[in-house]
Amino acid sequence: MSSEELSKSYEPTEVEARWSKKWLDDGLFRADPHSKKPPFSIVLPPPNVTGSLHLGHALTATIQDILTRWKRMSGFNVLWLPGTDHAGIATQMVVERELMKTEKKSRHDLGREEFLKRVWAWKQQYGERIGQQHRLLGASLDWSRERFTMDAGVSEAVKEVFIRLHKEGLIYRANRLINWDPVLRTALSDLEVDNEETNGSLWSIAYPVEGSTEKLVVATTRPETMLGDTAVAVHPDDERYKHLIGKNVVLPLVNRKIPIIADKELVDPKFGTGVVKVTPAHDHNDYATGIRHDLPMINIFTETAFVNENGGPYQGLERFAARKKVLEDLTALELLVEEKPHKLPLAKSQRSGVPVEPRLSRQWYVKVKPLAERALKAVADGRTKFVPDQWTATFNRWLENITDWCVSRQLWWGHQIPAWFPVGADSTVDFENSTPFVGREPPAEGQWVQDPDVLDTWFSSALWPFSTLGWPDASSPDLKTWYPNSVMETGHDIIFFWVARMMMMGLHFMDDVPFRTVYLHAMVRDEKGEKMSKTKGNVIDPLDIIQGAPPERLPASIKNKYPKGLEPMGADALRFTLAALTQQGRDIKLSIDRIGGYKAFCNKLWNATRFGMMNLGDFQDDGRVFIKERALSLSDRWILSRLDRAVRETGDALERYAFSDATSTLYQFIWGEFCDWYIELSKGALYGDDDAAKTSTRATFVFCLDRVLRLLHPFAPFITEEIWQKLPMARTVNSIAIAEFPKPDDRLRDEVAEATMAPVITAIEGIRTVRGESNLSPALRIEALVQSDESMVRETLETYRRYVLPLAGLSKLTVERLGTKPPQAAAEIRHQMEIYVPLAGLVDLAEERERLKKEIGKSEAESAQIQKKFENPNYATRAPPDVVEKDKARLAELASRVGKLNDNLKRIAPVEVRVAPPASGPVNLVEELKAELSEMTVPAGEPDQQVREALDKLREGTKEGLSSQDHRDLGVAYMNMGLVDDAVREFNAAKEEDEPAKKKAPAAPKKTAPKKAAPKKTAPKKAVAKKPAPKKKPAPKKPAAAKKKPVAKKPTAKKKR
RNA sequence: GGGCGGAUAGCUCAGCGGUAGAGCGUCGCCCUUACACGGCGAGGGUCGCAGGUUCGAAACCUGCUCCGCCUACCA
Repeated sequence: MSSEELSKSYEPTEVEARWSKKWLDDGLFRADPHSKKPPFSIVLPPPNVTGSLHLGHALTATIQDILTRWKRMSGFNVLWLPGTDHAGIATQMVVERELMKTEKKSRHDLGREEFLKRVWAWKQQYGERIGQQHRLLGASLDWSRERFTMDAGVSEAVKEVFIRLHKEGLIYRANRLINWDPVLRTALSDLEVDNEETNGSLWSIAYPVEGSTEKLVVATTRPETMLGDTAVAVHPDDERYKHLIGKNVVLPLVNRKIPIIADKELVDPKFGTGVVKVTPAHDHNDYATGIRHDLPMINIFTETAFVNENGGPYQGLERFAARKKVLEDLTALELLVEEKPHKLPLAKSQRSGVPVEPRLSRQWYVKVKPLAERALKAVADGRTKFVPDQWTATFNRWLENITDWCVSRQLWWGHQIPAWFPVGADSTVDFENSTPFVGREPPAEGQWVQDPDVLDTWFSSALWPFSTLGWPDASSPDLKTWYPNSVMETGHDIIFFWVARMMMMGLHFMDDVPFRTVYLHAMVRDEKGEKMSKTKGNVIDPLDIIQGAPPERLPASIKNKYPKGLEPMGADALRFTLAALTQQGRDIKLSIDRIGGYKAFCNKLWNATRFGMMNLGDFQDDGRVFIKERALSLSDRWILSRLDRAVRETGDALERYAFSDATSTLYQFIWGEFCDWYIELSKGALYGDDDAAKTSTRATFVFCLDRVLRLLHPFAPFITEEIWQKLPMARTVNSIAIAEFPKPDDRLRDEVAEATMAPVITAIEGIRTVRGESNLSPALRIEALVQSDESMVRETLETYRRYVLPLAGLSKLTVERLGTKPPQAAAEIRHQMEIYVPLAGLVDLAEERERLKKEIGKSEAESAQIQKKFENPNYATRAPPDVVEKDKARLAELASRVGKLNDNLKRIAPVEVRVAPPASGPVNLVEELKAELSEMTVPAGEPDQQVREALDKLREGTKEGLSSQDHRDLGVAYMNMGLVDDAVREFNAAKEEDEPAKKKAPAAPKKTAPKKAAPKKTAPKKAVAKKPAPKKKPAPKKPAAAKKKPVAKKPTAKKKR
C-alpha cells in the first residue's frame, strides 16, 4: 500500500467495470449444492426479459445482494439465482407494436409460428441488457444457473403442474363471465384489471310495461348494454313496484319482452330509481343475478367490442358509438328521462388501458380455495413470515376471499396449454363444446390439435422457487439443497400476483413453503413522491445514475434540475442510497442529491485510504500478532472499541432487515469516528518519530479499515473490494466478497479507553465551539485554560495534551483546578470542566457576552422545564427513582453551569460597568446584567460610592471582613482601573466566599428561577445539594454510554447525510 | 364502502412512555500537506387538531382533518 498512488478522488466507473468482470471470471458466486455449509437461497424476481431495469429493480437487486453477500461472507452456502420472465402480454404487445411500426403488419399477417420466431429474436436481442445491468449494479448472482420462464426445464414444470392439477380436479374449464380486453383480445384475471374512478353519467331510461301505460324507469351508466338486457329488477319490498313483479316490460329499441323480477341483492331501492336493468352477459352483478334467476344471457359484442348480430340495427357499431346512437334513439322516442353526472369505477385493462368488456367465455380456471387454505395455515403457523409483518393481514385477507383464477390467455407468446381438442370429421375443431384431453402429448388415436391459448404469465412465475431448481426432478441436488428458499424479496405490489401464488404452488407440489421469510419493499418514487412511469417521463435508468448521463438522455423533470446532466455516481453510491432509504411500509422517494451525498461518502472513504497509503510506510500486517497484543495508544484502543460497537450494530441491523440502520451505523462510524477523530488523533504518532507508536497506529489503522470494509462490502461492493486489495496485510482469500463478515469481539471492547477519551473529546469540542463562535481563524493558534475539580479529568487532559493541542488548534494548554479565571476570556462550561480562551485583542467581547447570555438562557429554560416536574408532588413519589435521580443531577449540573456562565459574563463585563446595588439576598445576575445594559452611561474610571467604600476599607487594611459582594465590587473597580490581575484575584476571592454557602443550599436554583414559590423548590434543592458529591465522580463514562452519541455528549453525530 | 400506511427542523426521514434526533439544505470562519465530493462551528421544531390515560405523552387510547396506497358489484 505504500508505493502505489491513489487518485485524489474516487472514480467509480473504471473500478466498477474492472471488478464486475473479475468476479464473474473468477466464478465467485457460483453455488455448490454439495457444500457442507448451511444453505441460503434467494431467487431473483424475474424481470420482463425484453424490458430494462428501472430503479425499482435496482432496489430489489440491492437488497438481495446485501443479504446475499452478507450471508456468503458469514459462511453460508449461498445461491442467488437470476432469471427473466417471458411476460406474455407485455412482450407480445411490444413486438406487435414494433412489427406494425417497421413492417406495417399485424401478428395475424405473419401467423403464429413466424410471429413467435420474431418474439424469440427480440428476446435474444434485449435479454442481455438485464444481465448487464445487474452486473453493473454489483449483483452477486450465480449466472451459471440463470433461467428463463420459457426454458425447456421451466416449461416442463409448467406442463407437469397443469396436468397434475387437472388430474386432481383443481384445474377445470368453464364458460363464465370474464374480464375481456377488447384491444388485446384476451381474457384477463381479476388482478389485471384496475378500477379507476371516472366521471361518467347516470342515465334514466323509461321501459314501457307490457299491457299497461305504466313505464319503469331504470338507471344505468351503460345504456348501450340494454340491447342485451334480459330482465328488469326491483327490490321485493319496494312498494312502488311490488305490483309489477312478474309482469314484463318491452325493451325499447329492440322490442323484446323481458320479465320484471324481484332481487334484493342486486337492487338498492334507495339508489337511482330503484329499478335495475339486468344484462347478464355484460356485467358481473347482472351475471350473478342471471344465474340466480336463470335468465337468458345475450352477448351483444364481438371480440373487439363492436355490436354483433344480437344488436339488431346497431350491429357493427363500436361500443361507444353504439352508446351514442342508443341515446339518440331513446331521446327521439322520448324514453330518455334524465342524464346526470355520476362518478363510477371504471374497470380498465392494466395492459392496454382500455375499459374491460365483461364477456361470456370458456376459459381454464384454477380452483384455488384448497390451495389458499394451506397457504393461510402455513403463515398462521409461522412457517413463512412477512417482513414487515403488517403484510400478513393483507395476504390473509386476499386469500380468505379468493375466487378461482382464470389462467388461460388468448395470446401467442407464452406456455401453450397442454390440452388437446379432437378434430372433427369435417376437419373443424369445436373448442367450445368438445371435451379436451389434457396431457403432454395428444392421444395416439385420432386427430388432435393443441389448445391455441397460453397460460397466464404468473402461472409459470408461481413455480419459480422450485422450477428453477430442477423440479419436477425430485432428485435434483439444487432442489434438495436450496428449497425452501430462505428469503423471498420483492415489491409489495405483487404480493397477490406472485407471492401468494408461489405459496400455494410451493405447498402443493413441494409439500413445504417456498420460502421462510418474505421481505416486501416499498415502491421507488421520484423526489416528489410520484410514481415513476414512462408516461410521466420521470423514469431514470439506473445506469444513467451509476455511469452518469448527458442531459439529453434524461427525462424532462430531471433535466430541469440538472441541466448539465448527471455526474457518474457509481453503483456503490446508488446502492447505499437505496439501502438507506429503505424503511418499513413507506414509499421511497429517491433524490439525486441524496445519492450525491453518498458519493461523497465513498470519496471520503477513498481519501481515508489515501491518507493511509501515504503514512503506512513499509508496514505489512502478517496477521501473527493480534491487534490487542500490540502496545496501543489510547486512540488506538478507543477506535477499536468503537469499531466493535459498529460491528455489533451492523450485524444486528441486518438480522432485523433494518438496512437503513445498518447504513447509518456504517456512515457514522466511518465518517464521524474513524475519519473525523481517529485519523486526526493518529497523525501525531504517524508524523512523529516514535517508531513503536507509529507501528501500533499503522496496525490499528489497517485492522480497522479491513474490518470496516468487510462490514461495508455488502452495501458497497466495488469500492470496498478495490480498497481492500490495497491493504498491506496477509489475506486468506483473494476477494473481499468471500472474506469473513466481521463478528463482534469482546476483546476489542475497552470501556476504560472510551471513558478516557470522553474528556479529551469534550475539551476539544468545547474549545472548537469557542473558536467557531468567536469567528477565530482555524489557522490561528490560541491558548486555552481548562479547569476541573475532577482529578481524573485533569490527569487525562495533561496526559493527552498531545491530542488536544493539534485538534483544538492550541499553542498552549493549561490544566488546573477550579480557581482563578483569566480576564477577558471566552468561557465554555462542559461536563466536569470549564474551558477558558483569553480573547483580549482577538475578538470583540460584546459578542462573547451575547453568546454567554444565550447559553444562560438555554440552560435556564431547560432547568425551568425540569423544575416544573418537581412542582408536581406526585412526580418524586411515583416516578421511578432512577428517573428522578437523573433529573436531580441534571438540575444540579444546570444550576452550576448557569452560575459559572454568569460568573464569566460578569468577568468580561464591559468596562463601563454599573456596579451591583447592595443586596441582602442572593444576587440576580441576569437582572443585574439587564440593568447594566440599559445603563451603560456610567463613566469609566469613576467608581461609585460602593466601590469607593470598599477601596477605603482595603486601604485601611480591613480587607479581612470583606463579603463576597465586596470582593466582586473590588474586582470591578480594579477592572475599571485596568488592574486585571488584581481584579481576577478579587473575583476569585468572591467565589471562595460563596463556596461554603453553596454546599449547604445551592444558590443556583434561586438564581435561575427566582419566581418559583418557596415550598416547591425544596425537593430539587436537596437534590442539588446532594448531587455534586463524590458519587458522580467515577462516571466519566456517561457520555460514552449514551447509545446514539458514540463519541461524547454531542460528538460527531452531525455528519452529512 | 372496507382495509392499511402517513402527518416530527426549509426538505427527506429516525425516534414510538422519561432532557426533541440524523442527513441534505441554510448561516459563519477556513483552500490546516487524505479529502472543498473537504474541515470546524452555529442557527432551526408549541412533534396535524381536539379530548383522554399517566407523576410524565411526539410516543398509548378515542374522535376529527388532510395526504397516499390497496381493495370493493351501488346500477
